[in-house]
Amino acid sequence: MVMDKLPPAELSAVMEYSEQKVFEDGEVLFRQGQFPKGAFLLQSGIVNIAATSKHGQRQVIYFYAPGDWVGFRQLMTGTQLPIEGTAVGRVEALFIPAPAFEELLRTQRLFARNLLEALSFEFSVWVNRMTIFTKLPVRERLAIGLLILRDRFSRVEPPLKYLVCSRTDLADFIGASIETTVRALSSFRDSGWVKSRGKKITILDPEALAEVAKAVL
Amino acid sequence: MVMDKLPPAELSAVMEYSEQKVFEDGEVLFRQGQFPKGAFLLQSGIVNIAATSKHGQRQVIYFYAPGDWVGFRQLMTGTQLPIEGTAVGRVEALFIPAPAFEELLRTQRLFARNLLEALSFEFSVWVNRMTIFTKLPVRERLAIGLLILRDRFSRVEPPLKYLVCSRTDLADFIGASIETTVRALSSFRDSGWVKSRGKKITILDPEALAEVAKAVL
DNA sequence: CGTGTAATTGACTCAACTCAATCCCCGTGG
DNA sequence: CCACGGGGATTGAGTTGAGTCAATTACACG
Repeated sequence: MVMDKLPPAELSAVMEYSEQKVFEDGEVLFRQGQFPKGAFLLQSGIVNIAATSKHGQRQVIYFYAPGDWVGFRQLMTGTQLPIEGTAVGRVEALFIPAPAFEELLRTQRLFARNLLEALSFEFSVWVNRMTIFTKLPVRERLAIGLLILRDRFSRVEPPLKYLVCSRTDLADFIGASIETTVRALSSFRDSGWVKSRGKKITILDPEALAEVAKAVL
Repeated sequence: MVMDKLPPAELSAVMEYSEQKVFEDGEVLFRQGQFPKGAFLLQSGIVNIAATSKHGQRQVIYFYAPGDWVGFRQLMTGTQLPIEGTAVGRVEALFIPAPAFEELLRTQRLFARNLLEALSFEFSVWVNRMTIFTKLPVRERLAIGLLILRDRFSRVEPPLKYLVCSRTDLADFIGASIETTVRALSSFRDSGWVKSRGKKITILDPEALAEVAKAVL
């Protein structure tokens, strides 16, 4: 959820209340089941958000990029975080403790309004994603998923030419089994549209992927 | 999205800016592709929200009940409504035109805040639903879906003992084909857990359904 | 009391899952 | 510098849940 529109005055207020934190690759920003202590505004790097149900069903929710808010929804509802956030690569983020967040909501006229817009937008994206994922074959879901990830990873500074994601995370992101995901990815590789080396996946031909996904875009 | 917490002062402000509207069964509150003219605050009845992609994929998003806001997300993002809302039974709603909505956001200190909370909550429900639906078999999705609908329909005044939903909508709600949905529903009926007469579906044994769905609840 | 729409049932097919085995990196310690 | 795990990635084979197509039945309404 991007805060591009946050005006300078509000942004500086946020800065004032927040604390800069740095996470190294693989480090956990917050854990499943913890009560939220505050929200993060990402400055650099990627954060991978995943939820695991009590029966081991894992779902990778999203990859947040610089400018996105992370964890503020849980702060609002006051419920336990059902999710876990992990740094992909080095991550810098502003941490706004819960009380400060409340303070911002109260005192900054446009703060709630901006969050509302951002959240509404993100929600729309989700509804769209749900509609797509419910009925599309894995091959198309993977094509879409890769394009989404490509976009996410291109938002870091400097933009990454590849994306970093294990097969497991990729599978959990598009809602398929690892094996099926690997097979689809292999077929894309055989077509010369992507190449991969471990977790690093490079999109060579986004147009071709968009073509596969065109049924929905 | 429930507005239980909207304080009296805010509520009366909403009332002041709004216009009462009534829709009969099957009537459309707003259509796909229209620009949003305002938002609705449901007072009585149920509104069924569905999105259809350009390739005919239909997804029933949700069944909104009294107290929920409908259509305000699209108002916030300013995008065309990708969805359509239809009255299930008689529906009374307060319609708040877009300019009045803006006005409320500006002048009512807690308005944005309350919407933010409600939206955050609804979002969490969605993420949960997505996690569930991505990997669970149809039978369990149906059990969960029926329990959700039961809850929704119990919120109308007076509470309905049955829910009203065509097989097509039910199928689109749980993300399965009509035939598969019918088969699963028949099996529930054979077990004596539900009975149905046309669109009217009565849940006889919610515990049994919860048992089927227990892998996730 | 037709008649069209919704619901149901049957038969068949296939995409995607699971289980199982192997391969390939990548970091570690000798 | 290289052999040695160990976990992730890949490939193979078999099974099945759920979708499609097609036909039949049950309503709801004019």
